[in-house]
Amino acid sequence: MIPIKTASAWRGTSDCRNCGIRDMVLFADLSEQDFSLIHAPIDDLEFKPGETLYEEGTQALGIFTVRSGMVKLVRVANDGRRRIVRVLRQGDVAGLEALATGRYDCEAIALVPVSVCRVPLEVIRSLGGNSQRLHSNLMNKWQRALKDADDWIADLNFGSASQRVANLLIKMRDPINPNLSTLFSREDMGAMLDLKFETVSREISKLLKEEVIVPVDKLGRQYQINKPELLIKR
Amino acid sequence: MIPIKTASAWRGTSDCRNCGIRDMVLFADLSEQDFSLIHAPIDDLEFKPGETLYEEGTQALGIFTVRSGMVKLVRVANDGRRRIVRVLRQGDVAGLEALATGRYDCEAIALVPVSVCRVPLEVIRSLGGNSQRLHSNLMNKWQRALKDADDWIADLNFGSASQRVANLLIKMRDPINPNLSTLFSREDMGAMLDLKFETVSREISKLLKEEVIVPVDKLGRQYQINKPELLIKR
DNA sequence: CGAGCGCTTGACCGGCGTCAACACCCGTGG
DNA sequence: CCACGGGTGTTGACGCCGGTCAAGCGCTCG
Repeated sequence: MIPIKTASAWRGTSDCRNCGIRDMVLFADLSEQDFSLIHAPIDDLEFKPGETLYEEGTQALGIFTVRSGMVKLVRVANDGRRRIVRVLRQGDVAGLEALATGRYDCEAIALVPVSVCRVPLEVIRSLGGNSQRLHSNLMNKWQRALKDADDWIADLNFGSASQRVANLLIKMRDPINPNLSTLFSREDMGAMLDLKFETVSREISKLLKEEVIVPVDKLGRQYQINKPELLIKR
Repeated sequence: MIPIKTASAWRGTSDCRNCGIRDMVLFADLSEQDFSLIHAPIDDLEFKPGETLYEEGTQALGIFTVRSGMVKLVRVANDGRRRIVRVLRQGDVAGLEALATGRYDCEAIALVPVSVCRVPLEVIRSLGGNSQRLHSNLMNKWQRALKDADDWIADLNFGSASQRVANLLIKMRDPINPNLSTLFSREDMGAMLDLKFETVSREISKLLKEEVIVPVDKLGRQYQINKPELLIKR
């Protein structure tokens, strides 16, 4: 197991009452009375691209809320193939399954610089049975995770290579500026779409040639969507 | 909307205390006190193959526990393609998402004769905040649903046609007699594996020719697995 | 400036999709 | 009882999409 340098990643203990994205996290609309039941520290952590938040099958320390950045969830199939089953963004929760089993069902790796807060399992467990609000927030997070998983199958793993790449571009649009879309290494995109990285590269090139998208950086990670109607049509 | 003939499907009101599969359902290990909080009727329902349990986006009446049979969850993508995102079997729960949103995220259709019980949302909602046991049973059901969804991506939507068909055969093994496996129409299998039905048919034929599997019925729906090691190897 | 990595592009080939013909099962009606 | 027809499954021929292998480009960093 790769040791996670907690010391370097740790940024302090969260003050959840004053969280910048509190309206989208688990602790949205908790009362002062609810907060008084929290007896374990909630840590702020940062991870660099490629660093592992947690590994499949390991004992869980807590569940993670993504404050900024993106995290890939990687599943290793029985025959050793690695597959990216989902990408988490701001407000998404990683490791919910640990609430039920105490272990993580897949591996979580930062795709870009990531900042998260980690809530210990005991906190959720003791609050979950007592706070009606947290209970229903949890239901919402589960529902969103499951819907994302199903969306992923329905949208990104169906149809031709050009359809898949187009749908990934649509899925990865910036929520604030929807004609910006952030992509990943061609290798990662291949693991998301079940395509070889050369095929992904070819499809991107095709879209560039047709000026459907325009590169923003020189790394091939961010694109402006010029003709969204041509993306949906494929 | 296709009207569901509730009259013909309804088999009575459940007596959950004496449920035959109670050890695997939501109400496992509830106390008498918990049961006393249930004030709405829990219905037993049956569906014939092809009948719809509920449709995507409709107002939810309750969540369904599969008592016997199999149910496919179908997702319609934005461009109209239909994709089977999962298959539910005994003990699985359908429509959990309604707890969070009040609506169903996908369509549920019986693949074979199905018997389910339907628990009204109010029952879960009022119990969920009060019964520690139901709360944790719910977490388990969510976790299982999400894991199944991720498994589906990782196992059935990755690799060559023969790998996909082999993995479906493995996934659909009978829990009691693991060298029996139940399949579906070639069309449905195609929608599960993202293959055309002719390709599915060819792969099945190949396995029959190599005597890896042996047909049990004449309809091509049930097979005996003769050489499981050759399924895993592909 | 060179090493190294990731991305692009080309050439080639095999697997899967497409189209079509045919076999099989089962209902209905003569 | 068989004839017929529709639905589903199988099989073949062929072409194209995407995988494979390889060469070359461009960026970054030592």
